[in-house]
Amino acid sequence: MPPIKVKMLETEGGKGGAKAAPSKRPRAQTRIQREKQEVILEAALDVFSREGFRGATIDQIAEAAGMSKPNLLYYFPRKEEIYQRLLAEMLDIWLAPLREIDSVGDPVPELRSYLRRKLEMSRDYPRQSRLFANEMLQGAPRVLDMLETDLKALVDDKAKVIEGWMDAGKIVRTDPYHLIFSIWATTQHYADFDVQVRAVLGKDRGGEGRFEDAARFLENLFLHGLLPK
Amino acid sequence: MPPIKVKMLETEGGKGGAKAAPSKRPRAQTRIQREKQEVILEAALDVFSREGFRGATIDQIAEAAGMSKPNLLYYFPRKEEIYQRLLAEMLDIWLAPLREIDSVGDPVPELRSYLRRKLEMSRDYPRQSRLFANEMLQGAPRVLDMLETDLKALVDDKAKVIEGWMDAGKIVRTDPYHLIFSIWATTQHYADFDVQVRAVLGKDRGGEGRFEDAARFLENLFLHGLLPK
DNA sequence: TAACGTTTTTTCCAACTGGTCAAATTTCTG
DNA sequence: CAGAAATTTGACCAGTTGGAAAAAACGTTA
Repeated sequence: MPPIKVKMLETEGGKGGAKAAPSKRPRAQTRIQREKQEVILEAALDVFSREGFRGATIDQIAEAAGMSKPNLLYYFPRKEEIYQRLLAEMLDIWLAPLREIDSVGDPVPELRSYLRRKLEMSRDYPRQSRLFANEMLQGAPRVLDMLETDLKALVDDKAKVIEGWMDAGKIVRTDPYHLIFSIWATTQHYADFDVQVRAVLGKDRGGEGRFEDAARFLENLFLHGLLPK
Repeated sequence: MPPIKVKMLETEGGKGGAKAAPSKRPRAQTRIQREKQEVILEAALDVFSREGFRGATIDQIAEAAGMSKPNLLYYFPRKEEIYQRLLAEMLDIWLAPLREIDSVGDPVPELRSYLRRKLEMSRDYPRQSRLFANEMLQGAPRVLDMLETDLKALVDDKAKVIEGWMDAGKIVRTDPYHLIFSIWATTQHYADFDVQVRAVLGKDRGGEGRFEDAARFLENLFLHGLLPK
């Protein structure tokens, strides 16, 4: 499956955005270019994931990246471009766990591992999750196309896998789409609503252990539900 | 329980914000005042829930409300005030279902009804849900206090109720906090990630029926899980 | 070290932002 | 209807925003 593309306004070749150098052909990236771009993307992820696209300013990002605004604009000539890069990067890693769900595997280890992976992403990449959540809240203006095509196709495919498990009597017959939604929702909640989770758990239980508690709970919930057998 | 208060910068009496009229005592609200404030709050909910506090502009809100910016500022002299009003209003209705969980009731109807109510709120008040989600993504700067006090107290209380059900052997022993989180997550998902849900379900299944499907699915998930008995 | 490409800084700009103010207009009340 | 109060408008302002331009500083290599 090809990497997911976000609607780009103008792609302008892979040159990375340095606007000087109208030389014949695009030079290879400098060490400084690679490093600074990395620093900028890191800082931008911080700001965009908190404030959303409109709420974030280049000044904030530049300050977080420890450079001046024009200097930042030397590496990424548009605010939009930084955002798109982060979004595309994000979608790719974010959907990897779903792609890995295997049609030949057994449902219990497959679902368990999917849950675990998704939860680990919430723990290890919370800002990416919030960036995506922000985009969703805004109505997904930049990714709606790909949701309706790539994502839908992927989910359709995995829903079939799940239906296969049902046919084989390995799991209860239920709606595979809403099953996937509920896995997304429960796991991403620990990234997107992290403040709330920690506030409610309080000082004592709000440490990193919360992810293990969540993993244990979710596994039980999805496999057995709440009613005693 | 008293209605939840959001940290106000300066409350300036309940006078509603009309800045003229330095008469002796605050007059009662005009019909026009009530109506226009309603229109403004409605429009502001639209904009804030999409763009977040920083991303939203008074101009956008004014246009959505069909009035000029200075006219809007006549009713709500600060952008911040509109936002706080919406947030406080929201928290109140949003937590009502949780408050209603009854300690004497049986877990099955209680949880079922809680799920249903929360899902109905996502269906009927999606913008409020997104407003709240936006605030969370930003780190809850305006409601963190109340999350750590009021909300935590409420959840602590309901967690005890749930533990009582476990002690009575009526539901499986599990973590009540993560149970509540998972109910929040799964139900609010249908408001906050509505675009995604509809995109994935596609034209045919994306109609209003999705809420009934979700209700059915969630009820089964929470009660029985996925494994056949 | 001279020349050249790369990186950074300084200065600047037009559009937008939240908000003010006084004047004009509309609505209410006696 | 007259007067007062409430509402709306238009002009304005200072600060912020995304971004452009050019010059200065830096690094590399012949």
